[in-house]
Amino acid sequence: MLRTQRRYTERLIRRLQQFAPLGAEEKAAVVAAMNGVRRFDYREDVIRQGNRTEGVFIILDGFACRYKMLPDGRRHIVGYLVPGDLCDLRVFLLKHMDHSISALSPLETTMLPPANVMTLLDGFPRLARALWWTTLVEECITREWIVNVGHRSALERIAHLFCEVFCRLEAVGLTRGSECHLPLTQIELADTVALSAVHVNRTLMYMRRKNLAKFGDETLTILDRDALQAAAGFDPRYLHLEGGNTASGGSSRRRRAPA
Amino acid sequence: MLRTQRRYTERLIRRLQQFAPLGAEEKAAVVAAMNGVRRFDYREDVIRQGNRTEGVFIILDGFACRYKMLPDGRRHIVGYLVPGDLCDLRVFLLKHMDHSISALSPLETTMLPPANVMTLLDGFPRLARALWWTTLVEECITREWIVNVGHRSALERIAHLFCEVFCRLEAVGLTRGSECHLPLTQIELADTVALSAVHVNRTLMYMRRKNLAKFGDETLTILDRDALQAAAGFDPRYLHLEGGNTASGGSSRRRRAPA
DNA sequence: CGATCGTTTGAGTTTGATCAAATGTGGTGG
DNA sequence: CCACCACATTTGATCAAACTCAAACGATCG
Repeated sequence: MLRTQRRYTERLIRRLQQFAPLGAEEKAAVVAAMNGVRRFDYREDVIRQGNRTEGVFIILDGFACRYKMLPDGRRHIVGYLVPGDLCDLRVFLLKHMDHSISALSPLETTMLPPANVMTLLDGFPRLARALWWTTLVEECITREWIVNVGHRSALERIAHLFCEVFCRLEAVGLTRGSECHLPLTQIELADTVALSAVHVNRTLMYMRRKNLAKFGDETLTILDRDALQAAAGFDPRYLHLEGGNTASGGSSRRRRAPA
Repeated sequence: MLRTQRRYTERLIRRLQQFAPLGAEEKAAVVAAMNGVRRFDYREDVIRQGNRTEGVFIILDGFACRYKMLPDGRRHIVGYLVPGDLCDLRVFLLKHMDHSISALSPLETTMLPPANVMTLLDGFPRLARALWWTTLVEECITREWIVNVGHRSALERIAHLFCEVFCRLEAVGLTRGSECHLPLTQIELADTVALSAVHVNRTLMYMRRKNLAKFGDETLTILDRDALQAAAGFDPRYLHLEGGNTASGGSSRRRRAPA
């Protein structure tokens, strides 16, 4: 159990280290603040719109999304949460959630009770800054998504999303070569890029034909990263992963041997 | 000068009090932390994409927007800043700005140097919570904007934006009856709701014909608030202004006599 | 073995974009 | 005062991207 937890925590740590290196003491403090593992099934809601906010939680394994329901019953996914992401360092300042969070795959999370969050933030300034940093990056991503659904074509939207997700997963070591696990259906994709599922399907087929990217079987394969980024108008700077990834390279530190 | 500053500060205070009442000492602390008034002309950039982040600033008077440029030169406005708003309590954690901020009208701002921000946050916990709260609300708005450009029709988009802006201005006392000052051109509107200026124009005319809202001469007039909210599918809860505004009422506390 | 869910394909429709031009409107300078 | 300019708004006509509806196909599962 403890071993498992440590393995999971690694992703969060790795993520935080994108901002600044952490000492052993700080890493230990994070692990200590965690509050057991809680599992969710695919499609289960982690937090539901309108409910009171409880505490901060961290995605250990699996994928989740933030979504909003429209009055007419349609759903819009407004953010993805990938392993290592944490959810709203200060949610407990808001009285209720204005959106829901739901599992896109079997999910393992851990809770940080507000008190523990406070202890972390107060006791470890460097860690605190790293945690705040992740929430800032999330904001940046959210803003980029406005542009994505607002001003980009179907191809650009999907390509841009793929580039982003791939970079984010790279940052926590969840890519293998040009592949990554991405447990989404075309319908869920459609709900996030604000297109119909039919149109998403056609666009995906087009991308495969053009050798840009391949998506199926819960797996995303980037066939030509440069071309895909060009097609998307993708500039990774908004992700603030200082490693860069301007072209084909991985994160600049601790690169794994290619598969 | 001091008197002017105090008058301006009132809007920020009023905004923060939406979260929780503040003591005289806290109010004074905010004023003390401010760093002189800085003015910007219409269309002048306050912060430019790619530049290093400097400190926190507060909108005292006038309107500003966050925007991103696309590779093809088009602009997408991803957020409005209205008087009383403050900009990114922790921007100095990010190395560079991934978007620009520009004045939509003559603008008066004040800077909080990072050191002063820290003093405020450390010395006045209740104030700190109120400040964090405003940044959380901004995040909520950003997420709602994704839904707006993604899943709503032209009419809904504009109607929704109008409802939102009106509520936000109400919260800082900048509405008079069903009117408010809103210095936007139809082109700027188009850039924020991701429609062509032509289509915005047609939609505005439609809204006037249908007696929903009227927009021109830098003035927004809500003709039928209930109908407008219904047309927009607007639910103000995401603004977290506890007063509510579910129907036609203003904020529940300290209501002014109607004009 | 149906049943369910996701993907694929086709045909017709709609929304909003684009292009083009006309119409205010406020400011500037002769 | 008028000519002129820049800019915003309005109107019309055409066009394309993406939607909707409908149906077939293929997995996976109890």
